[in-house]
Amino acid sequence: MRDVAQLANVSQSTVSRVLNDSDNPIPIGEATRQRVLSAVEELGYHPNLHAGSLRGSKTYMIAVMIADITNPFYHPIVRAIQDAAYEHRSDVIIANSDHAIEGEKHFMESVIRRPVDGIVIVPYHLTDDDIQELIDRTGVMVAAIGQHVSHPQVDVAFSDDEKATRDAVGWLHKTRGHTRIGFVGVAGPNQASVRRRHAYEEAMQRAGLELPSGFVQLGDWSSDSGYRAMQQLLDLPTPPTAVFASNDLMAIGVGQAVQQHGLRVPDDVAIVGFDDIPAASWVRPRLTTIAQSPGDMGAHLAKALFERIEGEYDGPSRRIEVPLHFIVRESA
Amino acid sequence: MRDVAQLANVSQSTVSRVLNDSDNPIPIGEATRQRVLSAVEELGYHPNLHAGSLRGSKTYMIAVMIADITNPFYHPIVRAIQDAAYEHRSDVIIANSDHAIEGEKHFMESVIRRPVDGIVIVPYHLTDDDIQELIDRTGVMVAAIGQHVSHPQVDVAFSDDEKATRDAVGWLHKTRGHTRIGFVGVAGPNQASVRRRHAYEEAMQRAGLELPSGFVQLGDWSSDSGYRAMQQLLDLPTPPTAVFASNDLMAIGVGQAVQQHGLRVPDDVAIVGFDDIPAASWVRPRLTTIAQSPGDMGAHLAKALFERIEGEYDGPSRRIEVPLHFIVRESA
DNA sequence: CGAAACACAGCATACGATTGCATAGCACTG
DNA sequence: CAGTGCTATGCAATCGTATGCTGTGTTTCG
Repeated sequence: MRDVAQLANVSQSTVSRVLNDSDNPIPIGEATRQRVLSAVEELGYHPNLHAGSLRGSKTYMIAVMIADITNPFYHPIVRAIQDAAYEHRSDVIIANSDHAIEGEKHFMESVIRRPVDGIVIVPYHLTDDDIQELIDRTGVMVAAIGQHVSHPQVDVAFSDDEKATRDAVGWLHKTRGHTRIGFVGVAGPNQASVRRRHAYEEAMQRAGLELPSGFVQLGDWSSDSGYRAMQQLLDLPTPPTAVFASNDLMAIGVGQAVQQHGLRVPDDVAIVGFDDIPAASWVRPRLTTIAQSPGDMGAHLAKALFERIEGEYDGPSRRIEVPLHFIVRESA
Repeated sequence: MRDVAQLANVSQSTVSRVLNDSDNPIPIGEATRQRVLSAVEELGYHPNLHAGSLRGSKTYMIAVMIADITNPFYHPIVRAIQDAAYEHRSDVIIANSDHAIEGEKHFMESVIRRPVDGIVIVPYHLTDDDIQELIDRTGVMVAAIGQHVSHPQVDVAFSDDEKATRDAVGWLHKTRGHTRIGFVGVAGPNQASVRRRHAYEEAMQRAGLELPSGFVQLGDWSSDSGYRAMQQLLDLPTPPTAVFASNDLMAIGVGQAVQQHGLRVPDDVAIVGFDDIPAASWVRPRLTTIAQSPGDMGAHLAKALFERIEGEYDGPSRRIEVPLHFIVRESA
């Protein structure tokens, strides 16, 4: 910038003012502006964003915390955020928590060390208090995915996965006539898995169905873990005739295990998943599942986040409910 | 940091020196060190990385440019890089180029504006000259995936996809007896797709097979485009009995189209893909494909990159060939 | 015993930008 | 012609950290 100033025969502050002309209380002569601009052009000057960040303006960076970039459910979310960030000339840092509290804490520390304009998180363990601490220490804007987040300054996108789970389990019973319905969920105290498990148990109870021991198996959201969970279920003296899996990845693993055992889907075992990732309609039989709209969530959240960052909105938390759709295909 | 200094009754520079004790030419008294450390603890101080970056030390950020985070092929790469970055206490910026030259250029500008320690790129259009310019202007360390990159200071991971393609097409002919073999590739002048197409044509020629017009269809790496490409092929007066697709996503689309037409894989149409993404063994029939090891590529490249960043290696380009494996499943 | 060597710690500056304040030129007014 | 109000520009401080250099007090050694 100094070089540009010298070449254009002006002071460095003038160059700065020409470059961010948008919100400038001080006018600049047209001739000077042109001189500066062509000097910038000639030198191929690009401002150093780190310096600007230091000085206190925006950082033009947002950070995203998801569980695992390998899980297809997050791709539309991430992509939507990246696209919005691109519009706002910002870069996106992506971190994986691996569903672990250590991972989520580590992300928090990253954000403290490296200030960013905003973050989008998909927390499984972080509490409102943690978020509060983060905001206090950094002033960062926060948007989150997950029903359980209810911080007054955090915009949230969520869906009613409990109801959807209950409905799906109920549908397996009422419409498809299943009475022995198993559940493949996820271990640990994280919110989403606990919620879906409760919903399953509630639905079973409402339907007046028994819940034999061993009908609830826990994995870790991966297809492999779904495969193993289904093996457990099939080893039972009287295995279930239908299985609800907490996400599509595990549902796919369930399907693999069923076919591996020489059984047929949905005749011997019906399967319902959750998410509707692309692979849900690639597998055969295609997966009956509860479709989320992660792309919409990401887009809404990114929009809300940037509104706060740009100072266009400063009010209380906005909660955006994204509807869920039950999609009946061939697996149940 | 000033606060810490005040609390510990030392100067700010002393605090700085205590914090990066590793490479310090100046010794610090043990008592002072402890005092500083406990002050840091008490105040919960975390250094501001932007300031450090400005001052000229490392930025602790690396940037990754891939085509599309939505494409499963990149996930193991990204994940491996993220894991390595985590080890080195660095954050990872991820940008999508969408296979477009504008996207790749835009990424270059991002890196100029926001200095990072290193970048990993999967370029389809960027030339060695572009990379040279980037290095000249920023001094950033570069690692790349792709056979066609041959810059003297850039570590490269690549595989011999031409040979693998030729072998696979040859195998369809010799071992499976196909004579009408179609090809689903990708439009545009980007390196990978051109290479695979040439390899296909060469293999057909070597095998003495005809190459009827229309046997080469072009998509955009997505499964939808593979679906459409296959529709074109099936509309031909005498459609191919086997199809080689440039990646698994398109191969899956091809399979969908075949089944949609009431035909059977592999009896009516055999399919070979490229990549071996997880979904390749989820679809039925499971995909015969050429397995890349993107996780290995990412890990190798990240290791090489951080060696350069940490100054442990300063020599010429290292070219790491990652072997390809032909995996025969049921689709061909 | 005097001087050199050493172990510590602080001062001041630089990194590359933004921005409040001062100032110079100039036209206009009374 | 002095005073006033603009417009257009420069000066200098600042953000948080790293580091070369300087300045002490204490050893070590010839």
